[in-house]
Amino acid sequence: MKVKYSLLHQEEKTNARYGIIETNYGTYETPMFMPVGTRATVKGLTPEQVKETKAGICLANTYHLWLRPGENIIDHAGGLHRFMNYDGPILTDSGGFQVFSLAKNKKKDITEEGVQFKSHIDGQKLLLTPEKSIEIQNKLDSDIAMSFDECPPASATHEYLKNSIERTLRWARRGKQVHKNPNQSLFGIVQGGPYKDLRKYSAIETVKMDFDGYSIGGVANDGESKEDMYKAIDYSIPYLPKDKIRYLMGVGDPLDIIEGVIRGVDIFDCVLPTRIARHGQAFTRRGKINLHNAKFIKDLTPVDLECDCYTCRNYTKSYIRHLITTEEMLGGTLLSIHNIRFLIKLTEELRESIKNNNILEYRQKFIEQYNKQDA
RNA sequence: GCGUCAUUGGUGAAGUGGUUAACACGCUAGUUUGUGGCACUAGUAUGCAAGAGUUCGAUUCUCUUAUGGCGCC
Repeated sequence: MKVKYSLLHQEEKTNARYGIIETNYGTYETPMFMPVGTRATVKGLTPEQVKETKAGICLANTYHLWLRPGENIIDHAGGLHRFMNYDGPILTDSGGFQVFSLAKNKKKDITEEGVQFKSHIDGQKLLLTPEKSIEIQNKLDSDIAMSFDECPPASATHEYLKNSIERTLRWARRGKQVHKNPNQSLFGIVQGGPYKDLRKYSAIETVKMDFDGYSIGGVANDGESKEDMYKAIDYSIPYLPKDKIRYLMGVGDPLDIIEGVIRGVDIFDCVLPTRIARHGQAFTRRGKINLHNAKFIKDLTPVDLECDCYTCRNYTKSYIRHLITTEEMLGGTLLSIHNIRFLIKLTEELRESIKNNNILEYRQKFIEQYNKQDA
């Protein structure tokens, strides 16, 4: 079946909303945060550990799995869920973002047909088209597939973006035409940078195609300001249907998640919690901390006193600092568990604040505490 | 006891009679937003064993002392 979103409560003073999303692998409350498992694994975590963070949907990536091991191998295994032993819902990104992120310093050729660029693995020339992306995602058998879009850099001009979103709309149409998997939903992506007219146009035209859900893309890219990100959301949301899920792509800074929820976003994904974990950093109620710091060497308290995750229930900063400085694998795992749980717990609390119609007060309290740092 | 070679930061070390003593590791701090996992950025010896001398100027030359390696009695 396709995913189904039900709006259960609209917060009184903001656009924030509480709802549920029904999937082939269970029903989950929104707003929610989705951990990223690009190469069919949330780096460093077993599926059981992912589940224990109370994560619902988990991401995987079309581009990466296309190159290795190849969609046919995953098809042969019976689809992504069986392949990676994850029995929760899976969303696959289309590869559109990789065209942007992997080709930063390399040649890429964006044409009407698709994008031609070189493999980051062996340099061979590759052509990814909207049809190809959807076909791969069909075979991966994820629960939600994403349209193949162009994700332009933050520095893109209004003129460039205008042409880019026109092409992305044509790509979306082409992808939708070849999408055949009845058990898989397909989401459209709104682009347009921080520009009101472009976001409006992109949103209206994308919605006309009647996707199963809508995402706001092209945010949080290389040095984009927070103001521009919030504009991108504010200018897109009014044109998205209330009965469909809204997905803000690539956002995972705690403060940005709060701002996104207040503006009407339902789901988020981000590599931040797992990436910073591997580099020794952790989100806490008192701001982000770096476990490399010498001040933690004898600290026998948990990473975050107010956290209920496996890591915080069982380990001290002193021990995790030791694991991080000695580059032991377990360090990255324990911090990833914590950071993912931190964001998921944040969304749990946001859901409560929506139901209580006091999300603005919640935001104020959170920010006050988050900015205290050190304590 | 005699001879000989050494002694540079937390570590391994490069180097020169003349502005800021290379590099690496470590350490310290920071960055990371639809992941090219284990990366990147910045800082980190007011001093070259100690003392004296030569010199306009010495970590670099000379002497003494200390410590260590090797060889000989």
